[in-house]
Amino acid sequence: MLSKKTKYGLKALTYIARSEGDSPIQVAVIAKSEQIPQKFLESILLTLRKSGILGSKKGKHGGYYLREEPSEIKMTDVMRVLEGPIAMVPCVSLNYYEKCDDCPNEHKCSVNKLMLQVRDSTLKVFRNTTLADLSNTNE
Amino acid sequence: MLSKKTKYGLKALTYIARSEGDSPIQVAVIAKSEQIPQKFLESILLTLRKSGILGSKKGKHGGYYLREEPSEIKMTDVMRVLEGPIAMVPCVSLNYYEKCDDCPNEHKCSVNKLMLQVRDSTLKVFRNTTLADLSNTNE
DNA sequence: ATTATTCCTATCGATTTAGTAGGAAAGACA
DNA sequence: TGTCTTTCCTACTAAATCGATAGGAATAAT
Repeated sequence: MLSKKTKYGLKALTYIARSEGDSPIQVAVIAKSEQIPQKFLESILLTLRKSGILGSKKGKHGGYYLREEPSEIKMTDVMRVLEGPIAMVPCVSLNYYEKCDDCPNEHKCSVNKLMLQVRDSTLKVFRNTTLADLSNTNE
Repeated sequence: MLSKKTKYGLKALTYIARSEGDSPIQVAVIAKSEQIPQKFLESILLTLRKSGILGSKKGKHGGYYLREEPSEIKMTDVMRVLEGPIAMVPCVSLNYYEKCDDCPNEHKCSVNKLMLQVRDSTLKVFRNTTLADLSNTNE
């Protein structure tokens, strides 16, 4: 299951991408429009900022803005920040690889074999999708 | 993340498929060979039996066996039993569809759009993979 | 100063995960 | 019949994760 955190994060990013003016968007505005608990959203946007996807401005007229064009923001990056590793099992993870304690031979492991395929196909989707694709209303 | 339950379940099914003799395989044997806590494995195999993937025989010389040929057992079915819905979000689930409370228009929802693609690509993998593929050591 | 906003830390209740415990029920075999 | 073996079932538990909430510090605009 997708966590609420990721769901809210994606919706917020989409909202910001669609609002593309010059001024930053405030958490309260997004929270209200997308029906997301504001305090929760605050912490999510903070994570996105720390990861470099969002920028922020404090104080009056502050808020969050995208650091790159929506078409440059790949879902691989967004998903890794929000949801963690894309692989369902550490032994097939590109960025967080870890050997299984039990598994004596990874290449003979049925779970490894299957999950490798799943990872590859999911990765293909995330690599080919940008925030611009998500924000595009028509389609 | 893949649950241990699913991981163990897949390993056990693979073990049984590879052992294809005429006599059922006992939980204790699988547990020892695959390093799975026996009581936990018991409950997993029970689930698989209730779902119709495995058959069982009680008492001495009892154990579990496959109800169909490994090449007939599709990962879509196995994964749904062990891990639950394949979709990461109920609003794109084929078997467990549910509308989001918040989402006024599903077709304009960025999360929906993305997760639909992920579901389709994952589904393609599971539909094209059978237990026979997993048990095949060479490849 | 005042007000608006992000930033940070801590806490909390509910749910899920990964088991464990104990024994009932059924079947094999002597 | 009695014993042993195996699945079957229910209930419990410790730990982790999730989805928040609370309260206020820091910063910026006016």
